[in-house]
Amino acid sequence: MSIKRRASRMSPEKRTADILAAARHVFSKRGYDDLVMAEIADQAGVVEGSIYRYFRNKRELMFRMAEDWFEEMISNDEQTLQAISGIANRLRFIIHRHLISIQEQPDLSRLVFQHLRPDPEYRSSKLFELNRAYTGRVIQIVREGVEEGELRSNISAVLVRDLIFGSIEHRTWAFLRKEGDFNADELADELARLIWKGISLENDTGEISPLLERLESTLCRLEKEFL
Amino acid sequence: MSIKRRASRMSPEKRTADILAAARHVFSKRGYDDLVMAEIADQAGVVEGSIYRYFRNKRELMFRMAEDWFEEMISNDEQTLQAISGIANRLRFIIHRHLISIQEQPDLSRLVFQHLRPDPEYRSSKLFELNRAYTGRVIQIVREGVEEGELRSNISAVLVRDLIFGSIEHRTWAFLRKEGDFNADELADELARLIWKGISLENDTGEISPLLERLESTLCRLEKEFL
Amino acid sequence: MSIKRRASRMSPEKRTADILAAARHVFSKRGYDDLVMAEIADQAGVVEGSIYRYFRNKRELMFRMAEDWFEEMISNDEQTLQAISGIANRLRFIIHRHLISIQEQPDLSRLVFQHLRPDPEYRSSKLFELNRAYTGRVIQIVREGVEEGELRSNISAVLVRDLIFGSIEHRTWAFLRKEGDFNADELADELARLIWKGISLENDTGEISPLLERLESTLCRLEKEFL
Amino acid sequence: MSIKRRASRMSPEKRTADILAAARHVFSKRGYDDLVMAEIADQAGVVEGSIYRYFRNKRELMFRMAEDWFEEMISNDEQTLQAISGIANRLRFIIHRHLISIQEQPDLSRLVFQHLRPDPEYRSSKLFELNRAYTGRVIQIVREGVEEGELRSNISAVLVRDLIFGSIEHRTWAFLRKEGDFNADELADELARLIWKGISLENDTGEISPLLERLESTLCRLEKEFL
DNA sequence: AATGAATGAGGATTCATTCAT
DNA sequence: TATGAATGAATCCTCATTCAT
Repeated sequence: MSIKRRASRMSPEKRTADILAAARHVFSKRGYDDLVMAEIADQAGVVEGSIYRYFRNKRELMFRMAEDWFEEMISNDEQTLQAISGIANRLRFIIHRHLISIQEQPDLSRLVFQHLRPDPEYRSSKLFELNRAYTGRVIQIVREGVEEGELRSNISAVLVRDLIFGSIEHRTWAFLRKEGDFNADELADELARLIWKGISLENDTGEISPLLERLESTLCRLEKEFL
Repeated sequence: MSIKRRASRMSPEKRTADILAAARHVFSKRGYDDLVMAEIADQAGVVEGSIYRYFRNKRELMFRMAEDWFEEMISNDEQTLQAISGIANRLRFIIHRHLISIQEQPDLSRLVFQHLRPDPEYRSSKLFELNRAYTGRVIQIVREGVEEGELRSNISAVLVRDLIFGSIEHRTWAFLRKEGDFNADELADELARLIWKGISLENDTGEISPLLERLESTLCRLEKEFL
Repeated sequence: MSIKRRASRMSPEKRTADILAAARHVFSKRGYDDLVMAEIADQAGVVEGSIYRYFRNKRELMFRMAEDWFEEMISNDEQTLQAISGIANRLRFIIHRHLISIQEQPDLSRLVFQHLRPDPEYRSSKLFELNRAYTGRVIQIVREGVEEGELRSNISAVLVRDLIFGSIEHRTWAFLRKEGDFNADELADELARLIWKGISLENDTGEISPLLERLESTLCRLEKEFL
Repeated sequence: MSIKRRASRMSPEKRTADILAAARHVFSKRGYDDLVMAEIADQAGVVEGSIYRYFRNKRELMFRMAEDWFEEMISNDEQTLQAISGIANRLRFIIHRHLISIQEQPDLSRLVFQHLRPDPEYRSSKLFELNRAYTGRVIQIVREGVEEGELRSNISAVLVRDLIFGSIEHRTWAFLRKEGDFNADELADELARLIWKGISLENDTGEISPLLERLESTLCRLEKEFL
């Protein structure tokens, strides 16, 4: 009288993907703390035990969820990023995309920030490597910038990476707590500009320094006097 | 015939402090996940139920722990900070102190980053206000800097705050996972320099600036000579 | 709407005893493999969690059950044993009582034989000590017997203990599998006699050895011839 | 496109033997509680489902493992035992071999003692018959001894069997719990001597016997002299 | 005969919080 | 005010066995 029939045999890839999709679905509905394996299995149309054929445990499932997300993000941006020229533009693009990702996947963001990154096994996880690749693009760009003479040579690329991703995280926690939204465009602009200011060789453009102003006025007076 | 005598009556303040101290002690020994109310009670020399007379629940106790820590930190720095002059120096001091605090209290740091800040009640907590005050000192300093003409006027003080505390958090997660230490002095220098570069009005290349200064002094002499 | 009311506060000793009694009851009904904590709690009139206030875990509860049983057995026999004189009688009494105990508590017997004794923590358990005391009475008696000259002096008391308890266990497994009963009286007699034969100084009484027979008949012939 | 090729067809006997060998291998590595069918299949180079073509279930596999072991033991000893003469020697040999078997196969010993013998199907298993044959050799020998007049006629051969195998089991549990070793030679000697003492017609005190012998020889001389 | 994915029941344990004494 | 026994919900994971392919 069992209503549920034996789930048809399926390619492991498909089944894995199904479970991950189900997990993501349940996760976005319930959040981390109320995420129950039974519900994931239900949603995936399999039995609890079957999940454990594909994932060692709940933690691994969580990690895989995040890893897939990171792979998506990285591959999504790859082409566009190559099409963008100029250090400033490229950094601004990464910042903007990161903000968008957080905005679109607040649950996954929290999962990573709050649960996966603090995990003792994080360091040895694939997620760590993916995150390294994801954030490492900033390092890459900064180094290119230094080589091409656009950026100051004594810049720590790693620090720039931390500044970007750290400040974004710090700024978006209120949103992640569901306490309001943020404007990704504006924030990206603002942040990109400040970062750029801190690392580029260019002089301030928007304003003229007081020193220069004084120089100029003095020269003006001299000019008027003697010419 | 009970051997353990009834805990002597005590001023609520003292009792509260005792429990908080006990909680902090147990917490630093066990970490967040193994923090059990029973052990806190034990350590404080009271009974489980008694804790609930002084704290609504475990969450409140956790918050109070962090709040006390923040108050300590704020009051510890207050005097020194007032004695320091110069925007750059003041920011460097705050950065450095924050790094030291993380280094000395990794457990409390994690408590805040991982558990309290993501809490839905964080926003309405005293901890939120304290954190606001704590990180707000950066905003304060930046604004002073702008007023005093040392910093660019179109700087977002809030963003500077996020850059500083966010990047520090991002950088120190490995340490918080107990995967190694960091050098607070070096990191503070590096970060302070980069931030300063991003927000100050000064030019960055060490070579142009002295040239301008010489120009100015020459012009001054010429001015005095001929006018 | 909960039917079950909060269980009244009770002395720890009483509660412990209640739980142990409940466990024993459920155990004798279900056997080891189907012994569920929930049912024990139910039977004891408490909630599952309450059991864990009194017993660290299921294993400890099992051990306590057996320990209580051993204490009962030891104290039950103590007085009678002191009243019995004679090595043979005393050994026979112990053998008999042990058989009766197995007959009366086959479940507890199996619990000890099959589950507790093989447990890696058995050696450091109180049960081990009690068992030592329980079986040690044989060692005691044998040693007394040696001192009093009733037993051969080169007897290994420990081996006698193993012979007694080992053979009883070996013999009673069929009964423990519920495949029939045994006659404790007969078995005790038989075993006691054989053991006695093996350890006492007395000569065979029931039969005359062939050597002696031959001696006697020779002497008879000599007697007839010469007298 | 599967890399792993379909296990080549093989004679059922060979396959059965492979699986049994694999099971024994895994078992000696993992012990009873961690013995998983999947790992046995792996080790045997087949798939989980295939095991069930050759064995009804796990229990049957376990029984077959033990049965094979018993057959080995019985056939190993057979020839040697026939070559040994004298009741005492033969018993001593069996005792010694049994101790050696336990020493060499503690896991299999535990399997039988702890899991198979208590099993409700034990009685109707081949293992039961093999065990009967194995321990029955003692009964056989005792009966021969009685017939040949070496042993007391009122001896219960079955009880002797229980004494031997029971006491050995009782004595070796500490070893089976991996709490130290035992000396098979010494233990065999000790046990054989005590058993012998309990069942043989000979007197036991080392002093009286020579006296009787002297008596006899004197009488013999007298007899020859005068008759 | 072989495969191996799918099944699915089954249970000990934790611990924040309450409330009768 | 203090006590501390009682509460009880909540869930991950294992693994022998089956059966569609």
